[in-house]
Amino acid sequence: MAKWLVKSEPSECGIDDFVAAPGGVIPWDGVRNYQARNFLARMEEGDEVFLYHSSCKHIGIAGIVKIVRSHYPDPTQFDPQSPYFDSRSSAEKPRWQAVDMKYVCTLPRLIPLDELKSIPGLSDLPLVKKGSRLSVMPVGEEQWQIILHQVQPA
DNA sequence: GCCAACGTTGGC
DNA sequence: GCCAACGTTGGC
Repeated sequence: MAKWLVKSEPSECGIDDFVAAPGGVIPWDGVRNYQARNFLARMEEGDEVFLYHSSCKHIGIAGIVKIVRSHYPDPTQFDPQSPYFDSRSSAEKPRWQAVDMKYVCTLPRLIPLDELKSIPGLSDLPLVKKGSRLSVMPVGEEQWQIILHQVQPA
């Protein structure tokens, strides 16, 4: 089962929004980057995902969610009222995908970006690379375990 | 609020 | 197909 990481501004959708959502489920839509979309499309039901808080006071990994519905056409691309509307998309040829994610847990402590950057085993993670804007990325099993261990320092 | 880094667009 | 211009991301 694959592991992932997604970025989000907590003012838009943070781990607390998952806690408050009906059934803990939130559709992950509005992704408008091809590389990120391609990763979204590879997510499968049951895959676990780190939720990263960006552009806020406490930047870092805040919790874990999981995929409860794999990719389907992102409805916001068809909605002229939506900021994510894309006139180049059609029902026959949808350009963008969404998945549904469900709350799993809030980490006992948020793991800050600078801490993640300091761990040698994570140097390949796009998240810690300078200037990386990728908002959906795969996390290797080994990387996943390293991050989990980091929650409770020995 | 600033600005470096990035992805996308569009003219050629 | 190249690349300059532009808009956006996201840490600081």
